[in-house]
Amino acid sequence: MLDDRKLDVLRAIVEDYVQTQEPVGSKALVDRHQLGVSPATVRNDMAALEEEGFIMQPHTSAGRIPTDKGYRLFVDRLTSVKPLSPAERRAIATFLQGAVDLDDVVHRSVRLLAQLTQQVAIVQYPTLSRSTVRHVEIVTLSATKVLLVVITSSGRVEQRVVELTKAMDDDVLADLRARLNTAVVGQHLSDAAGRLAALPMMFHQDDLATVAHIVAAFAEAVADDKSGDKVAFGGTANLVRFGEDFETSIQPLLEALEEHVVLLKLLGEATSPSRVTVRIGHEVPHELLAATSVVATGYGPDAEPIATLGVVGPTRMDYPGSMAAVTAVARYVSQMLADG
Amino acid sequence: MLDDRKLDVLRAIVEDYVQTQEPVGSKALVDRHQLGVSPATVRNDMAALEEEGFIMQPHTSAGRIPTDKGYRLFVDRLTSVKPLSPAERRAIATFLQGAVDLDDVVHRSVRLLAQLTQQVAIVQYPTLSRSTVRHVEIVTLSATKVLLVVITSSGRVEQRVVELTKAMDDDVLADLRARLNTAVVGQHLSDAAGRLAALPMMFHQDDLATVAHIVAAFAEAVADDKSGDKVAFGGTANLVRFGEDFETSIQPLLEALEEHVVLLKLLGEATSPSRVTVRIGHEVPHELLAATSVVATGYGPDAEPIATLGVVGPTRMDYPGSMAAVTAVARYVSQMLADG
DNA sequence: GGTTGGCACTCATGCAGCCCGAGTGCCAGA
DNA sequence: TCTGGCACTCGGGCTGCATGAGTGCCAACC
Repeated sequence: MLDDRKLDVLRAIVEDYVQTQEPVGSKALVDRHQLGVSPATVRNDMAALEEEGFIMQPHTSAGRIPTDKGYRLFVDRLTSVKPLSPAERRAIATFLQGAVDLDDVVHRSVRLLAQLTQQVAIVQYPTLSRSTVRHVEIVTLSATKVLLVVITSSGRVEQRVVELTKAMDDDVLADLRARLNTAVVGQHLSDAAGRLAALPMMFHQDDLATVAHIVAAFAEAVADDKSGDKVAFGGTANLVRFGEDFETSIQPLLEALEEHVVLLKLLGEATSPSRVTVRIGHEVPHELLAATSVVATGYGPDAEPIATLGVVGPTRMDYPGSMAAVTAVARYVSQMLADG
Repeated sequence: MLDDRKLDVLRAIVEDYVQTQEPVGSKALVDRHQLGVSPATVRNDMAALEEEGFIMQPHTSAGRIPTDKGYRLFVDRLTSVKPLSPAERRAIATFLQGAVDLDDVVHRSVRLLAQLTQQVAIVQYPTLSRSTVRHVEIVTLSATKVLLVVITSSGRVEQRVVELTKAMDDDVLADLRARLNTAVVGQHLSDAAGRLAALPMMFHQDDLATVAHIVAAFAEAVADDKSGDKVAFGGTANLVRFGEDFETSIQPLLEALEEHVVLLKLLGEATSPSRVTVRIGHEVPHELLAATSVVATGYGPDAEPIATLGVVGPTRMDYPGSMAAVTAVARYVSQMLADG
């Protein structure tokens, strides 16, 4: 049904359309690619491809543009991921090198991805549930107020102000801090809260309620609900590339970007850093983003995905390039996290 | 030269144009406002206003639109700031109430401002230089690596990974932590580094270099350079209101928003929370944003500004409303910071 | 049977010409 | 100083038309 030449024609159509943003006709195709056949033959192939739903005509007297299904086939048929140029690899390394903390890593990654792909970049912070506790600190703010600080292995810092029902001695707090740390350091945050059930019992009757209160605040801070999942994005200026119909395609995307819940849904589940997920047009889990594609992959130290990063752009985007950039950045970020 | 009626006419033009986005003619003006005179009279006034450069005609057979100078006069003549409705005040209070930490406060403020004003909101994090140290923590990561964590009075947490040239005893580190804290807690971050010059001397010869190294990392983390100034923004979807010429007006703004340096320049120096700064069109310190206005004010506990927040939108914007929203949000945020 | 050249057909795009009406400036009169 | 009237301007929308890119189909060719 679809012989090699038809696939070649589809590939050529996708490449030309991505580059020119204009419907591509049979003549232009044979001019720009060495297909070895005449426009008439290409037309026949095009008719077949259209029959199968891989391409379509915006109007009768125009060239063809790929459908979502066409892009899908194109992406699936990509045999090898286009490697980045040495210059690009070097750019990634130097750009990420100077990062001083997690926030910095995330923001630099966003800018880097946006610049490499010329699209909108999204980077999720390491999920709490897949991180381990590195340190817990209790800082006294006033007689009846303390600040609870949790530092995770991935570099995230969560903090909560806790109002105490009654003042506590400094040495009791010090004791609590020590016990908290021995109980949860090294534990996954999803397990940590459970390990603390017995902790209050170890304290004097008078302090029990207050200790329980602090422990509860800790549990709440590291709770594995989605609200703890943070995301950053950037490169919105690249939306020019989306085309001119601002209201129908750009505004919905800008709105989606500001809804963390939607963003997280767009990124999807964290996959292995070596596998990149591509969602095209209607495959994207959001009704208003039907003209949008998402290229994403997981990242994390030790090839263990703890979060996702990727880019989002028009369905008419450079998939090979985006996939290469996304995987490369994910690899570097993973490495940085592994190094601490 | 400019009698009261002419000012009334200018005010009416600004109000109508902000609302309709279309040049306003003399007839429409007298229809929509009780000016008590005929269109012909208004035309004469308009001619005078145009003579003075407060309004202009986009083309000969069109109505008038305000110039930057016209908006400036309009804003300067605002006698009283329009108070927010009780519903809006309640919305602000409840929206900000549930914030758990500084990040949360900042992001909620951004969303709130964006929603209230229907424009792009910008909130600067409390500047390090104007905050004081609340606590310094040293967390051991490995034998030769520690994590330095600085918690400030405003809730910001700065962290740096420090590679040690030689392993250090836990009790030496504990000693260092204690001495660090007594030396800098309560100090302004801008002064803190200076207080540490003598600190390394207190340690054993062998540890001196390493301690100096850690102290240097501390100094670097709280350094008063602009790189430490963080900003958050949101409400970019409201850019629809900007008009349709994406490339000339929206893209430059999106680019500016992603440049922290530019953003900080837009916000300007933190003013007293009770005074709101309005920059109109060419007054904005950025060549490409000549069709943009910024409404900003400072915030901070104890009426002491430690950072700035505001909105940016088209020169054709609802100044009274924006000014009211900005000041109200700044007041609430200030209060939250004061409460801890 | 697959491929090719030819040909008639479709239709978006751009351009020229036209009308319409909102809005103005000016002037004479109240 | 204000007002009504009037001639004038000019952008925007509409129509009609020519253009050309691109197609589908068919007969001929390899």
